[in-house]
Amino acid sequence: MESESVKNKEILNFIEQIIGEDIRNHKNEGRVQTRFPPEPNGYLHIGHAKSMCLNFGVAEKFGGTCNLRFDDTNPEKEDVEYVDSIKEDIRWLGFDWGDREFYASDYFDRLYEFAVKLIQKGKAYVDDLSSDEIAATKGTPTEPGKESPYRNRPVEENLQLFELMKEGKFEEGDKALRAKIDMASPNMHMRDPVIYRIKKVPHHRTGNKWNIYPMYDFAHGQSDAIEQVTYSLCTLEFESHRPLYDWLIENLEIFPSRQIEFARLNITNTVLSKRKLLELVNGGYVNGWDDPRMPTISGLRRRGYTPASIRNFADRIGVAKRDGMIDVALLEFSVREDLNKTANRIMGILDPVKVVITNYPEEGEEWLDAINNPENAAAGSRKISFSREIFIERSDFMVDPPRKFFRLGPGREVRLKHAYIIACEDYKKDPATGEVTEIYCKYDPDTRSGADKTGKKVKGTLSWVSVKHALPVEVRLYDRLFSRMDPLALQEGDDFKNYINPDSLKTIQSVVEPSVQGAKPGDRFQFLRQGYFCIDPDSSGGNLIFNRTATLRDTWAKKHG
RNA sequence: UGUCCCGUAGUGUAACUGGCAACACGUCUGAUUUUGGUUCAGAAGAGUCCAGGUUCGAGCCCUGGCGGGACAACCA
Repeated sequence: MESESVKNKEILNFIEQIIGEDIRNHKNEGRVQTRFPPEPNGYLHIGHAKSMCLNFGVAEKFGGTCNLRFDDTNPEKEDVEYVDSIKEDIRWLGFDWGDREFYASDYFDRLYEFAVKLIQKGKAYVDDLSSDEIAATKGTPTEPGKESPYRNRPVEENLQLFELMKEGKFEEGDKALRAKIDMASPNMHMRDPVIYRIKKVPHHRTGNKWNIYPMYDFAHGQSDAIEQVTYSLCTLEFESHRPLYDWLIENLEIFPSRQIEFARLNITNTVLSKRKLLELVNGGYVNGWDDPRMPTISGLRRRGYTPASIRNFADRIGVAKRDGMIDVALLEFSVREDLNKTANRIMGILDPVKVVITNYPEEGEEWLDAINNPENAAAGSRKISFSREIFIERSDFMVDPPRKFFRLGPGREVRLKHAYIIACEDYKKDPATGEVTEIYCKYDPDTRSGADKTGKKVKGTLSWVSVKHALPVEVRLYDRLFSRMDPLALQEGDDFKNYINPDSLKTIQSVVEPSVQGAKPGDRFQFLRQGYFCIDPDSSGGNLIFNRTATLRDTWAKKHG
């Protein structure tokens, strides 16, 4: 009992510790409300998955709920198309927002009222300065800014002008509403930030109703307040926004949500910024947002990653304020771990070479038992066909193998998985290329798997596929997108795209056992001794395409390159 | 040359109100294995950025450095 409680002692991240303490102090009556706030202007990536796991996870852990809220305050960049893909990705990851699907745009009327209130309190003014002029008078992090000549307009005039802005009487850029805070603040965000701008662009949800739209800083925290969000969790780059976030809570006299920042996710050998990912897509460096090399949720899904593997990954990486970089090997470990338990095994030969079993009957054929998943007895077994001619992996044969090569070579013996032990007697080479074209072996009929009475031991076991039953398939071998650990650690003038791994995708023609016929896009398998593969949606009819999700761990390859 | 945040094995996260620095991945051994996978057993690897201070005792507290990051979009 004692040890049980020790074992179950949960490790809380710093945010959970804060919440736990708040609950002990009965803050917010112990209520916990979070939100996941994507902007519908692009696709979700694994960094967002971290945020979801945090926001939904924390809510669940403390008996609260997490809202889905689209931060759609910039109609220029946003579109309903993204709303749908985002929802699909969240659902796929296994998170449920119930009926709490909100949009910042649903709050535009109230946000407008908030702005009016701020003006009435003399805490906001309409500025006629242009965007450039505002930037020019903003100062720098080390020098104070200059106050706008329009800063001290009377409240009534501000009210009228703001009203006219709303009615579309001014053109974009002619006027903006600014909070009146402190142009000399060491925090740039407090130097009279623009909180409303004119944008005569139809919004994907509110249509042509608005000519003005609130800025992030005047929408996010206010939406949090409207939804009574108790913890507004965001990434580190918003840290310097927090004083403004709190200033607006105080001056608007609204529900005091607490913003807490954590470090965004970085992973080696990839990039995780919407801008960079967009660059890869637009530049044709990858085949779209769901290219299996992309760290997007849709890319990972197509690659064969499971929701559980991504959630486990998020658990393992933790949450903290220090920004660092996670080794992609941890992500790969997480899929292997999950797929090892769940993916059925099949035999697939990536780079086939023919083996003729010379003492096997010419027309012979037999059906052997093959277990589907040694990690899961419930997965059952299947029959696989064996015959005189089989394919094995080209790399499983060497003309002159080193001592510790446990595979096939002249005079060597191996077991064929689920079948017989064979001994290599000869091979044929293409005189022109030197490539091995055919291998000749004898099999021992007394060594059939499950019925072996010889007690014979061999070092190696090979996967194989019967030539006449083989199913030809396309296989897309994926590898890390970037050859550099940190593709963004660049010299002046260098470009991250120069470090795209030229071998990140290799398409090959392979063969697999016929049992996979009829498999559907998204189905996942382990090719014995090779790795995990997932059927790509590009597959059509009898034409299967497999994406390699991850290789198996390979301690032999690691040592022998 | 301003303000804020951060600094614990190779990487990432822990260490309850100060009490022998732990876990995971990675690395390396060995065992088992009809997947060179899985599983199992084990090992190496940090004395917590540095220097002072408080304390019986500091990764946790204080001071000063050093290092890294963020901030000057009518983006989020």
